[in-house]
Amino acid sequence: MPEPEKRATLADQVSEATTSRLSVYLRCLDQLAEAGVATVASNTLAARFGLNAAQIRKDLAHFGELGVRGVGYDVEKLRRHLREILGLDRTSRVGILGAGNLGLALADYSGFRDGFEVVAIFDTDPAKVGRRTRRGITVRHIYELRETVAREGIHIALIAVPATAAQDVVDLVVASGIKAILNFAPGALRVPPHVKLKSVDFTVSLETLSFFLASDRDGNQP
Amino acid sequence: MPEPEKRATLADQVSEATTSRLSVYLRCLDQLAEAGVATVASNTLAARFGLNAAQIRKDLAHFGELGVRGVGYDVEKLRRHLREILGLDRTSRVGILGAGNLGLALADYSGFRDGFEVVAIFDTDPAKVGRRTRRGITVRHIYELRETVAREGIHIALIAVPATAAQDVVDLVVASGIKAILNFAPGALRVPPHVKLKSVDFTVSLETLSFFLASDRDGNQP
DNA sequence: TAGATTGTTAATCGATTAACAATC
DNA sequence: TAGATTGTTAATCGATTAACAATC
Repeated sequence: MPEPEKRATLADQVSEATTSRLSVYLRCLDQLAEAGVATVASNTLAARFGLNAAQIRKDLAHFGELGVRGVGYDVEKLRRHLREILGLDRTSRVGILGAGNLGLALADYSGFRDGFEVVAIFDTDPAKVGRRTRRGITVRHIYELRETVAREGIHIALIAVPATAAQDVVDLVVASGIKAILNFAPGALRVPPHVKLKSVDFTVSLETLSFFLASDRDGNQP
Repeated sequence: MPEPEKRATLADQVSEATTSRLSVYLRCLDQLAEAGVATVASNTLAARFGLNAAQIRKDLAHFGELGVRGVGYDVEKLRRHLREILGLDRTSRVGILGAGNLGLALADYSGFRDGFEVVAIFDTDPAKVGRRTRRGITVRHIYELRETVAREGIHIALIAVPATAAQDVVDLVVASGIKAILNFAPGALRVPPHVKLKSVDFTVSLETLSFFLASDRDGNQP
């Protein structure tokens, strides 16, 4: 079947750097709301959280006139806007691939925003299939993936399998119709262009730290 | 006591972007070595792994003349060099803060390179202190942090506590003398300038995915 | 109206990529 | 020597920051 004609979406016009800052802004605003602040200027926000005021204004301006000149941004209104922009006003249903330590940790993770709900977890190990997480989600065999994705309306897959299995699992995830993947396995993965893949590779981050320790230790020019 | 005079280290001259690519290059070279390839040109490496040849050469050139003109890079020699540059020729001893799902997942994680060894895990929950991970590491109370860091020679801390506790825990970690921190908790953390902090905030990544799903769904200009 | 702060345009900065002289 | 490929300089690109006109 032919891909539907791809319209120009907001996501095409907004850089990845901007997008991830939107999440950060929302978290800052949550704190301000908690503290009872009603209105905030980009300057204040920047000073308070170590950001750049011009960047905040530019990032937000992508999405319309969200502030009021001479006044600033209404905290509650901006929070609502950001939640809507980030798609947090609807619940994204999440499936986890891999019921090892990491997969189970993610399934029980309590730090997810409203807007995300873990609804399924998959593995291939017969010893794991059928078990339940602490939250009461039953581990399914990955051969039930396609059907479960359709039935449960899963939007996002979290890849928590060993690096050696990751590409195969991602291929199955893509085949099941999922269009957004967050990968925790180290190494590069290939996905078709209509699928959005983000990777959080902490092994690379760890080796970056190791580099800093090493060059600190030696502390000399090349 | 006064901080020792800070010399200009390699880390000051090399961008973070370059540093994390070094890890990626090493992984690619591991694959080539596995496949029995002895020598590789930047062009070949780039084509094979979807990288840019000029960037590879520039990144590597920071660390001396690692290749041979007209020939390319000796795979084994470059691997050794990269391991040394990244500090993977010595073992970095790792302590984990937080013995919840994520902390235990990290403690049992099998994907760490040689060069990293998890030697301790800490929590404040009396119900957790004294238990052992599958790998046999005993969970210690965080009030033993300082002493354990000194005794075990811990170089790197992984923060796997809830966001609300993260800043307090990081302060203790810094006070214990650790200079490299990898943070898994969402939100910004403050550390003194001599400490290197990296954060892998998967909640921001997840919200970025949510944004793409949302703008895909709507698919219209602002 | 005067003061404040936005949205936006222009200037700066840094990182990526291309080009090429050096050299194996 | 001729061909290949590096290390490095120059050109391009994009992102960040500064400046300011619009406007509340």
